[in-house]
Amino acid sequence: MTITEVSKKFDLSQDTLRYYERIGLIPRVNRNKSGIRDYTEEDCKWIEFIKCMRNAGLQIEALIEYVGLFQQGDATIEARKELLIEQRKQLIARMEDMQKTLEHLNYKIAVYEQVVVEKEKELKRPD
Amino acid sequence: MTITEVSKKFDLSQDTLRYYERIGLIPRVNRNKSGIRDYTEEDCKWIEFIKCMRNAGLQIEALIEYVGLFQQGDATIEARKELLIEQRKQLIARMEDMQKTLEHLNYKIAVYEQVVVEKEKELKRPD
DNA sequence: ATAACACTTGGAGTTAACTCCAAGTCAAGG
DNA sequence: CCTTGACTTGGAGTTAACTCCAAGTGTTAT
Repeated sequence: MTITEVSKKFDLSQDTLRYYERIGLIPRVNRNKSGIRDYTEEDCKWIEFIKCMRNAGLQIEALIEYVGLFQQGDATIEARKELLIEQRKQLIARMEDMQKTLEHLNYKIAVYEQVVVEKEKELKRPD
Repeated sequence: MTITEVSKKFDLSQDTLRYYERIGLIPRVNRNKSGIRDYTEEDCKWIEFIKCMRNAGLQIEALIEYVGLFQQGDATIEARKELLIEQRKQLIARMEDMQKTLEHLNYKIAVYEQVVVEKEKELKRPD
């Protein structure tokens, strides 16, 4: 797969794909005889994984570390597991914050609804 | 309340508090006779609200708009409600993304658990 | 009354995560 | 053979959201 295809497939700019590779967020992609990136299925899996994690707000730093550990082989399995558990913990904390905010927003919106209703009543009242 | 007290109360740096005021993310805080900020209860409510919204990832831009509408009075009630509804929509979308990522993480961690267990079994096996 | 300290302002600097750019290479079509 | 267009690289520029800084002023303790 070319970078153009992958870019469309995952809705990530070509620049972002090259950037991710440059900083080690995805393993190095193979080039064909003329030096052009040729993404494998495996590469796509990585991109999908990284995109999913980034969408949820995981820091690039942590993901780079994960990819690095992965490339060092089986000896790092425990470390990778721990890393994911830590990221999950942080993710859950953020989700809880967001849940609180959502409730706050719901409340505020309900209050505004009420105010709007009151105003409408007032408009209909004969003076 | 002084900026030091407010800073401690909400765990926001003094710089951040001044920055928020400068860009209109909170209404202007009154100064005492010697020009020093004196935060009211109302100011604190704003800071709490803004902090909650920022924690959940709402953009400063949107919150500035909200504060601006608020300061224009009752005529903007409908607009404020719409703004909050839009922000809530975006918040829910982000939470859904995060939920997906959480499930993905749970799955991956479970796989690693399994691998670790297998490895341990192997170690205990007599060669 | 003077040193120490908290505060003020406007503006510059920082960080994460892209995003853009210039200069160069290469394969394919006319 | 020459142009076109997609690709390459390393490096510079951008954006959001702070964070820091310098120069100045007012209050407090000795």
